[in-house]
Amino acid sequence: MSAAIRIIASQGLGAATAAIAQEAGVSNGSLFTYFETKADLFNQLYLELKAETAAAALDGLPAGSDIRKQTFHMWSQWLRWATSYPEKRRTLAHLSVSDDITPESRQAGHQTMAGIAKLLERSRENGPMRDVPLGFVVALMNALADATIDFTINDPANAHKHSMTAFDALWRMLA
Amino acid sequence: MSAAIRIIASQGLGAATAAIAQEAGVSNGSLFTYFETKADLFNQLYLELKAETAAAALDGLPAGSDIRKQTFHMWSQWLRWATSYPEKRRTLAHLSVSDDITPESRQAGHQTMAGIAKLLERSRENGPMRDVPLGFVVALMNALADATIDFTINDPANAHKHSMTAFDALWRMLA
Amino acid sequence: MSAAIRIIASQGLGAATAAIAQEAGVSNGSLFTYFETKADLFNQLYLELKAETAAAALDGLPAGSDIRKQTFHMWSQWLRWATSYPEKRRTLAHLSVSDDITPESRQAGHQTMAGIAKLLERSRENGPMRDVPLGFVVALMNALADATIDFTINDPANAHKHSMTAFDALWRMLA
Amino acid sequence: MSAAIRIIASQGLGAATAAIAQEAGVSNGSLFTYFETKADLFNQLYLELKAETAAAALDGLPAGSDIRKQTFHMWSQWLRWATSYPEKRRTLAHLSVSDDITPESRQAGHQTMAGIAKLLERSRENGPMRDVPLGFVVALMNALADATIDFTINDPANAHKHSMTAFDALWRMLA
DNA sequence: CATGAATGAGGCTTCATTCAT
DNA sequence: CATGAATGAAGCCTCATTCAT
Repeated sequence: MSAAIRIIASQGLGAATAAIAQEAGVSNGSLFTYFETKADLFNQLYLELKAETAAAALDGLPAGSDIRKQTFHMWSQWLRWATSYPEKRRTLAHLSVSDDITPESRQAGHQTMAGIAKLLERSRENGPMRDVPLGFVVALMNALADATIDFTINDPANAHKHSMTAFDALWRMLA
Repeated sequence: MSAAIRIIASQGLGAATAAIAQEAGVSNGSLFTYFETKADLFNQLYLELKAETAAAALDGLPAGSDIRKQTFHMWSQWLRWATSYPEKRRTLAHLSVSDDITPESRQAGHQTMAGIAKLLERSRENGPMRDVPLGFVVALMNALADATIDFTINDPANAHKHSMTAFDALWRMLA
Repeated sequence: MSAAIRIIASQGLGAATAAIAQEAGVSNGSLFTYFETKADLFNQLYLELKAETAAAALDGLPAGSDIRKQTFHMWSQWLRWATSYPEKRRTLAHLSVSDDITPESRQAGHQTMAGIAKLLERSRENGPMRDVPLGFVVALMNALADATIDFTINDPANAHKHSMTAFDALWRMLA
Repeated sequence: MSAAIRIIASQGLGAATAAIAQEAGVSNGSLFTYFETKADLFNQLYLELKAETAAAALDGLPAGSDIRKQTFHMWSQWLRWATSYPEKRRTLAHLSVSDDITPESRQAGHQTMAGIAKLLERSRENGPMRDVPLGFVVALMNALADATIDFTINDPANAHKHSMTAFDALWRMLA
């Protein structure tokens, strides 16, 4: 899996399965002992990375703090994770737009973000987006996070500043 | 070109050049009379669609109105275009993440959005994002627009409502 | 024709007919007004170059001189021509090994060298090769000439010396 | 490899890789398991045939005999090999003029003939070509051998006679 | 007679997947 | 369970040749 992350990050989804196997130090045939199909590998990888993203974002959540602090913590963790593991983030970005990811996987991927969604639910509950479908709110936050990460990757020196800027913007949207 | 849009929208960038040629009603070889390379076709298509998006967004801009109205007009037009031509939008989305699009094309694509950027510039000039790099602001708006379009495509009945919801959110971010 | 020489010399027989047409300053289609086929062009070119080689070799032949002087003159002229027009010589070399050259063309090409063969006939008439089939003698001389030209092209500074060396060797063979 | 020899001998270097694979009884894809590229196959084949030629020419060299006898042995063996394996000879002839053969391969091919060059070195050491660059002498001998082989292939009944004739000529050149 | 767009067969190469060892 | 050679379908692109203008 980690071999796949490295290869996909650098070569994209068109990377040969043989290249992934080689990076993993196994024979090309062995890869298919663990994954029925290249698409199967993609789906498993997608779920793993989704889960890791979510776990990272929620890691060490200050349960006692107010909702803004909690959400900001989540936001910061997320961005830190994405910029700390650019290959994972890049690979996940590739996978997210692939036709090989099944609707089931996407569905499961969204489940993974339930914890994050819950934070948003509380964040917006008294704000102007209180009546907007939660899925839409999540999608908008996701989009802001992705854009911020992309921008930060090209200007890592100001990672913290960009993170704050975008979070403030998010909060104005929500609350 | 329009054949390519249809095919790429339905089959993705992995579509065979032969399929595009067939859809266009010409022989596979003929395609290479017009485009040196599959990647060349992608780049030209990317620029065309980028330009069309921008043109649609700025079409009929009410020059005399206040900045919020102008920006809202732009936003509405953009979303209308994207939902009216889902294939173009889908194809542009595919192209935007392709490794075949050269940095030059991306650069040119950004130029295309100069008019939109100018509106944002004025929108945020007295707001909380007044000191944020304009490129970042553009990226955030772009992300919101894309997410809104995606959401709308799955729920077209509420297109207008989603558009307003997202615009209000954008405006809270900016002004 | 001269365009074909330049193109074939630099790109080999695999050169596209379109490239030849372009070099000649005509449209690709026009080429086929003059030559039925690419192979037809090759055959005509082959004959032209063969004829030019022979003509060059026999140009200014000192009819009154003894046979050694005449043969040496022919030899020198041949080598001078080949090194003066390396593209023609290179193209002829390519054509000579092509499967597109018909047996008829080869036959005709040999006819072209009748004058040279006649010189050889007289050169060897009292020598050790007096009973060898003339075709064989011609082939051997041809081989020596080609090898000398190749060697000279890589060391043009000593063109004259190599020419003399090889002619002396030829003469020892023949007379 | 032997399949390639047969196919190239009959169809030239333009032969499809698929044809070679079929002749070898493997799938077209398999060919590329063994050779990265068609050009790679050509280069390996070139080296193999060059080596085989040289080995055949020097096989059973009568080390104790005088230099003329040794050289004649080499010459005879060479011609015997070439006329015994006309396909190999034809293929090598094709390859020798191909642009796909790298300078490295040509260099290596020349190395292969070091043993033959050594014989020539000794053959000419007291003769009229004693001061000629050895590379030139080798080239001339090569040319004579090739021409003799070509002539012999069209008149195999007199193979021995042609071989003797040409060797005598060679010897007059050298010694 | 010139033009150059159109044709479509054919070539080289890649790669996911299989399977005998 | 690991291996890695074998498979063959599929894709991109080239190019000699044709033909309507």
